[in-house]
Amino acid sequence: MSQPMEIAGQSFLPGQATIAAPSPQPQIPQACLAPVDPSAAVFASDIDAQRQAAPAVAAALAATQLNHQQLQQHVQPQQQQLTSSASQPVPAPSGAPTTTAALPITHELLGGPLAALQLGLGLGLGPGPGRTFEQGAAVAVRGGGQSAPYLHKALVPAPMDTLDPEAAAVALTARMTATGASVIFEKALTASDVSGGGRVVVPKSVAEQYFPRLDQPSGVTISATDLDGRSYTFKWRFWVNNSSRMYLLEGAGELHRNYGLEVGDVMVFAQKPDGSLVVAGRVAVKSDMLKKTPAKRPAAASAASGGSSGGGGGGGGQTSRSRDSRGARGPALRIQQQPPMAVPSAAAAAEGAAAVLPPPPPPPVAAAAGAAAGTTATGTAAAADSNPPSRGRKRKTFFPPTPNAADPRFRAHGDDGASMAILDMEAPSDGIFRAVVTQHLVPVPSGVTLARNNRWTATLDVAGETYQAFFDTRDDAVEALTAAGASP
DNA sequence: AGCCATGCACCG
DNA sequence: CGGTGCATGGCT
Repeated sequence: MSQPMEIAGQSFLPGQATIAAPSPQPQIPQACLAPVDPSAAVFASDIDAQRQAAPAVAAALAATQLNHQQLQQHVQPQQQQLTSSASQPVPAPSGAPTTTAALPITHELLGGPLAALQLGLGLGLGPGPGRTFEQGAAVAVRGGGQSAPYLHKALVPAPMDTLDPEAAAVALTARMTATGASVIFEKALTASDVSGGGRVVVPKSVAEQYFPRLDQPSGVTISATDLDGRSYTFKWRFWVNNSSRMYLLEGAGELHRNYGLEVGDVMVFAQKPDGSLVVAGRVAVKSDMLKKTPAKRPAAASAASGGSSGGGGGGGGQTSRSRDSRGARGPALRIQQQPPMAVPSAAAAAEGAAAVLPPPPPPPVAAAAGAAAGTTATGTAAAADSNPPSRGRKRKTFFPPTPNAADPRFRAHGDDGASMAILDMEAPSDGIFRAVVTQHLVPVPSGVTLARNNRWTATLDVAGETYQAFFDTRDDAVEALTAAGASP
């Protein structure tokens, strides 16, 4: 494998790490460059760093074995912009407060050429101070018979108005993923979610799977941040309905305003490895409507409200809470594993205690047992294996699946969430190294560790930049790391 | 049979 | 009178 290979029309020789073909100047309308997102700047610098001092990447490239045709197909169209932007000197952010990361974009992740072109766009809905574009890139290690890494870039300036909702949706997810957050679920806002003064109903299954366990109806306070660094404080609580619970996230009004969310639009919830909650919003897209229309005909029949029922009646007296909250799903996957993260439960139970962090995400490990995914939703996120039906032979997945309505993993759930969709893209064990750029953390040394969700994490340090990829097995992680030139 | 969107009574 | 908790009823 020492012959030159071609990527996006450019030849590469083993050992050469080149990211973008030097070519004519970009045709990016200056207008689009104006509001440069700090994260984009950070990213740009990453590119230079990689380009110059990324032996690991170079090595990876050398071993690359990719589908030229496919790559070209997707990358070519963006080459111009990619090139230009990548080389465009962007001042490194000095005091950028928030954590940012390069967009881990690969053509597979994108819906297609078009989507690829637009992906990376900073999402900015409504009046929100949106950015106009963002740049992203990813170093991916690809394996097959022999793990062969390849360097790929994706960067895409594009006017917001031309960004189609679908691409925007994907872009948003990608951005969240880029920050290390895993999308937990998305909620298509209903009339009451919007009008109810930021009182958003959260599907029970999701609530009990990803949010702090509640012991009292009064709930707890949880904080979150969006991709722009804005922070929010919500009240996480529940109502006793019938003999069950109805979960509410109160105080989302501000977020709705920031993103200009209206009925039908989607509120996205993600969680970072440290358990912190990340939220965002985006306009509705087709796939969101594939399910049910959030709008439901209110039966004119006003509630006969036969019972004044003594108003508040028992009030919260109930406390009917039965810790069985998990019974629903099949067997609580054996999660005994205790990730090296924040401790879960704990006394967070304390009501007003202003608990802040949601418990660590549950380990949506492949439901090998295939417990029929009992209850839809729940089963979903957890059961949906991160890979297509893997037959005995473990199957490495090197590319994240393309979010597509036809794919069950990206489909909204029937009974669980009418118009809600749960994405099973969290921390994909796809073997793709994603940049983890932090402002406060020092580069993490390369290595392989067992991360949450029973996934093996390969951490790669490239010129001070940290990249991580998840694998199903340790061997895969080690293999990838080795292939990238690092030592496990 | 459960879930959830919403109307509405009640509380402050 | 607005916000909040609850109960009802439409919908899987």
